[in-house]
Amino acid sequence: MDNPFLRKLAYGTDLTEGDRAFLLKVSSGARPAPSRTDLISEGDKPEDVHLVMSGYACRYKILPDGRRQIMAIFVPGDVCDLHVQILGHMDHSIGTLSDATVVDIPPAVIGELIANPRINRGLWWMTLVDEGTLREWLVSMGQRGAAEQMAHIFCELHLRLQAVGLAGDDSFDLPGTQEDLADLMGITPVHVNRTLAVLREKGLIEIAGRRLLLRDVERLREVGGFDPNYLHLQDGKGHGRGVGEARMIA
Amino acid sequence: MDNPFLRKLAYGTDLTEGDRAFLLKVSSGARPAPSRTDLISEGDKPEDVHLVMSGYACRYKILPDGRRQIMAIFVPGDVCDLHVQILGHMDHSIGTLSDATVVDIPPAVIGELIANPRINRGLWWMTLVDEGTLREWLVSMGQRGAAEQMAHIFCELHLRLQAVGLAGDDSFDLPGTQEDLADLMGITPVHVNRTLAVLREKGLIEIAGRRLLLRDVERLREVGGFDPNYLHLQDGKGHGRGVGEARMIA
DNA sequence: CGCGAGGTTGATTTGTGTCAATGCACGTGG
DNA sequence: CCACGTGCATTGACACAAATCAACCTCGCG
Repeated sequence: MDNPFLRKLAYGTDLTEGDRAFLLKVSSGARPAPSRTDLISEGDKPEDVHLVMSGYACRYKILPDGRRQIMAIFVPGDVCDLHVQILGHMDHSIGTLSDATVVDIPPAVIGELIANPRINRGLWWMTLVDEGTLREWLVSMGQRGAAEQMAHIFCELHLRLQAVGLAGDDSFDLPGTQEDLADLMGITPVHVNRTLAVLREKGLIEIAGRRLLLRDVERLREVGGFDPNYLHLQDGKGHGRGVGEARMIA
Repeated sequence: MDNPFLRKLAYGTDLTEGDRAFLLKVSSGARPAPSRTDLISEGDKPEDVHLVMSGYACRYKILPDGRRQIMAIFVPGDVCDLHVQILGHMDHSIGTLSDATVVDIPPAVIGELIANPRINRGLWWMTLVDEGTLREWLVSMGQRGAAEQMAHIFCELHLRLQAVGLAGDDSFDLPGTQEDLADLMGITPVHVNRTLAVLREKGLIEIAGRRLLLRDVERLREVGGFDPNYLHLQDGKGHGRGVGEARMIA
């Protein structure tokens, strides 16, 4: 089962064979999206929902003076903007960081997906995890120094990519350039470079082209103060109390 | 109509008289919550949803070494954690910043609320605006200097409080102390103080006790690069395309 | 072969953190 | 009613992390 969408969803819900078949159909027919293109831009009216099937994308905002802040990284299996149809316009953009393939899911299909209680629960879980991730990034930007923050991001990406089978035990492909990393961390490209050097000198990471090697995951987590809690990869299914199965649909 | 919950919801949806009556009933019977107490703590199983009816609260996380990051400010009318029941445990805490009154909404009532399509739409709108706000904060922390960030926050709070009738044309009550502001902005209390002084010297603000006076809202917005876009106070109702009214419920 | 995007490194400046002392208002108890 | 304590705000001197500016390097590719 190499479908990242199915794989990810399965962390948040239990799926039947029928669900799986349906999801496979929905997530088939991905189109290629070249590197550095917008899937949707600030100000646009939200239409289709985007599902990344390969490559990397990101959510970002550009300030009037040209500064860019990346607010989320999307890896294969991630849904970009499930619920924004409620708002009249996008208050940010979503674009690719590498060559990617994406599925454009029309509103009608979204309707079918959330009409299925198990799938709906999974989508909810994904949404809440995205929110938790955003919060954790805020903590990183507010409280952690550059090296800590970088270590934290690397740990997070490692885990998220492993969850969809796209990372080795100790390595994965970096999303984008050092400049992208800079806009993501809220620091300068120059400082990204120096911070990478620090982690390398400490024996925590190594870089071979686009590939990041984690030489010591344990110590990297310590440095970043990384607690995988917020990714909720353990407790997604059924442990939550809540509004009851019948109402969970709504 | 001085019910902040109703007032806020009305920005995101159209309500019937019946809806209003129901919402009034739900949001009645608020209990007092003293300053500096948690409504729910990290690690807890989510139970009731919290609705702030007066005073200020915040979403925050404490790091192992004691640093605190505030990730959201809740003003009257805000719902704190509408959907977390899906997750098994809280990955952050929510606590008051001042004496406040809150309504604890049990899961069953939440179910009734989201069973009503108009109310459901309003709650969705609130959720999406919260997310947008969180993203904007990330931009602030990543890209804006202390003075810009502070100006931005003040503009945001001013608008959000005006929306529920709790701010004057040019003033509102600050949430918490300078230390709270520091944990919110990701800087030191000392630096908060100095930054306040800068804004004061520029003739942009004035402080009288807990009360913040905006001496020049226009220039304050320029300094902060504030664009109220992300609060979606204009385009909440009906402009959004989407999954269709019937499906919007789900 | 030469060009350009991305990466690397150094010198210097600037913003923010740190540490520490002082001030101020308020509430409490003697 | 005053003395004191406590929490918060303010100010100064200094340290440090990150930004800035600028040069140079390296590789893949046309």
